[in-house]
Amino acid sequence: MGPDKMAVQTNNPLTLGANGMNLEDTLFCGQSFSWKKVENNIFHGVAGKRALFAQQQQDTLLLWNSDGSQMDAQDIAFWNHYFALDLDYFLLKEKFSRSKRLQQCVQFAPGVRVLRQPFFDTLLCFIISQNNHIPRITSISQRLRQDFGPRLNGGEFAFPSAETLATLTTDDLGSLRAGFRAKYLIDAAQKVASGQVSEEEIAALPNDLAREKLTQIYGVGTKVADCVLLYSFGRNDIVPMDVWMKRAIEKQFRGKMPLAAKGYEGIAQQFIFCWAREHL
DNA sequence: CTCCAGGGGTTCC
DNA sequence: GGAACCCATGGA
Repeated sequence: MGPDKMAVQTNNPLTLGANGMNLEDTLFCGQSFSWKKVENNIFHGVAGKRALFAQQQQDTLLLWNSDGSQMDAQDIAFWNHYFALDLDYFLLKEKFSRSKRLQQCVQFAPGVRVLRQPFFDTLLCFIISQNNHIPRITSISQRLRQDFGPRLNGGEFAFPSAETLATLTTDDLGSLRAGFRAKYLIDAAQKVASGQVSEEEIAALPNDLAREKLTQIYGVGTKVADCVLLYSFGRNDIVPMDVWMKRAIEKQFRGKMPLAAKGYEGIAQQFIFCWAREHL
């Protein structure tokens, strides 16, 4: 049973201050591929072993565990971290607005937030993302969860663990229709399962060494590594992404990130990305 | 039919 | 370092 067939729980939600976040813009701006809209203003998503219904009312987020269980303290900490609600985006956007061009991007999608998603899920999704487009990234990652991931209490499927995926072959992954990316997924799983690539180690490394570690995985280059460092580890100062440099920044920003974004280039890029998809 | 989608590996120079 | 070319797939 999938979330679209489940009764949406609407009693006793956890409420969090949205701090200016726009939930829908944030979930569907191309940084996460595990969410879908189930009703007009209700979204369902999976992150790690958690499945969630989420709704926004004005500047408040309403969150429900999709299996109907009560949110505990760990859940609350998890979702605060996930939605990056600890960051002062009002201050950031004010800084960004010192650049006229960047201000234009911020004003186009002021509610976009850079999420902090679980490490292995993020790694898998951005391996899938290479030379691919968002609808297909979403469908491949969904098949990866449903075909090989553990079933959660609410009926959804989480991403498979590295240990599970490491035992499979590219033939096993045929149902994903992931093409040449299948062998990359398996190598990532094997290197994470063996400990050659570990979340804890990467978390302790500076950007350049963390990137070097991630690119040891077959099929992970600087672009995918930077996406993982930004969208999972919240390395907001990570340097721009290759394809992005080619497509947008060199056209509109002449190859330079605005000085106003120093230290927060990753967040700035997310604003730029949203703007560029509509304007380029 | 062709072209492309938020790349990376390989193989040159 | 950088450029050319290949990689598999499905949608437009």
